[in-house]
Amino acid sequence: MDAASTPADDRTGRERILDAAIRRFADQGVDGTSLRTIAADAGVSQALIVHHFGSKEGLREACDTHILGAIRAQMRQAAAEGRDLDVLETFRRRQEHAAALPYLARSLAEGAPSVVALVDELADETVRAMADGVENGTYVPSEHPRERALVLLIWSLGAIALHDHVRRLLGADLTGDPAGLLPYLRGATDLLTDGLFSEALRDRVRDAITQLEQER
Amino acid sequence: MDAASTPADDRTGRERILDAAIRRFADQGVDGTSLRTIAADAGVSQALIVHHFGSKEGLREACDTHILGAIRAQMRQAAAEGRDLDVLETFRRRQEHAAALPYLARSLAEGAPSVVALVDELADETVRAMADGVENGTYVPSEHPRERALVLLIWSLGAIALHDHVRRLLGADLTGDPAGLLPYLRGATDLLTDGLFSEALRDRVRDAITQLEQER
DNA sequence: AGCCTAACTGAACATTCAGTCAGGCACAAG
DNA sequence: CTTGTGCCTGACTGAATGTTCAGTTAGGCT
Repeated sequence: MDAASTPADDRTGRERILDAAIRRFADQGVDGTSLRTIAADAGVSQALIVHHFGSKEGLREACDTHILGAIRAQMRQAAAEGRDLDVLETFRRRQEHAAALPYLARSLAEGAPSVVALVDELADETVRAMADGVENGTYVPSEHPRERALVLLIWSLGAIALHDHVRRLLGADLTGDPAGLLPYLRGATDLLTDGLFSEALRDRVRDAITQLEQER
Repeated sequence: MDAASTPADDRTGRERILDAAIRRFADQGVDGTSLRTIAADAGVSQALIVHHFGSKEGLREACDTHILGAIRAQMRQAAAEGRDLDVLETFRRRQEHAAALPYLARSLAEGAPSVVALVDELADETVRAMADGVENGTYVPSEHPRERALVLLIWSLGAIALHDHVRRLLGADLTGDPAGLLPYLRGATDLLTDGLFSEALRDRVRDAITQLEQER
């Protein structure tokens, strides 16, 4: 059925295909989605997909540049505006980009090659933004600022990649509007404001790490 | 080629099949692996796989119970011994379980149904262990202990799911021996000992959250 | 020896997939 | 009216996949 399109869908076939593909790729994966399914969703013949995008791989690349490009643009915009409160916040500009986060989650999970470049850019941007944040007193200083920034990015992206588990365990919707991620924010801010380790544990952890350093 | 097996591999066919399947499933995904490939790896006919496991799905279930069961057992053992330093540490008992973490990573990424039960158990265990830790002074108290524990678990599992990115960005190998994850530990302990938010930011964050709470 | 069972195989099977091909249809330009 | 020129389609192909099936081999038991 062409659930993706209203009865009178005057968008061009190419747009409907791209839309259906993004949705299917996001929740079934690329390998788990056939061109037939996408064609049916878009109310279009399978041959038209190949006509427009050359191949399934071509369609995948088109989806990647569409979605990942949009995310990239938002990241740059957020960076330019100097917003830096939460890495997640970079993405959560909702509306027509409703499909962006699930698509990103699936791309991360599949280890899609095109997502590597995006993650690398996010990494650079996060390291830079957090250095700024330390400088202007938003964040506390760190002995390992780069590692700290990257781990925080990994945690944020990892939570997105596991958003189904997050929803099940916490009842928080990481792909939806800000209000939906309240439970997640509670846990995250708890950890990021006061930390987790007590005074007693800090030394033990520090010792364990220096021991590891010497072992290598 | 039967790279998985030494020239004189006297293990039973069933074992070789299971071993090859776990390896292939872990790094190509279930859908991305054909029975023919597994059969070739194990030096066995394709029909033998079906003979032993009934179907590809049967083989998948066998792999799941094998690996996820092993992880489960280690978790229970760690819980019984009262170790609770790091959730990751629960898994890192290496040796013959070298394939466990990559397999878990792939299962998490694919959203395999059998991993849901395991994650739920890990969640219960984490919540419980962290409550203990607060009681005996290992961890600092929290306003939202459950959310905090679950977010920490999600972060840990998310990092495993994204271990390729972790390796690329941080040079840390989350699936290997403890020494390999040093850069990750540095960033993580930095965040978990001192937190991230400065005094100035705490109030802003707290305000933002209470505002979200009222909006709903 | 005869028998039974489990391990194992090669060949064939039906299905699904991405991709090809020849052509229809609408509409604008000459 | 004729000639394109995009957009689009149904019918088709070759390759790959999971599964079935008839049969072979080996070893233990009576």
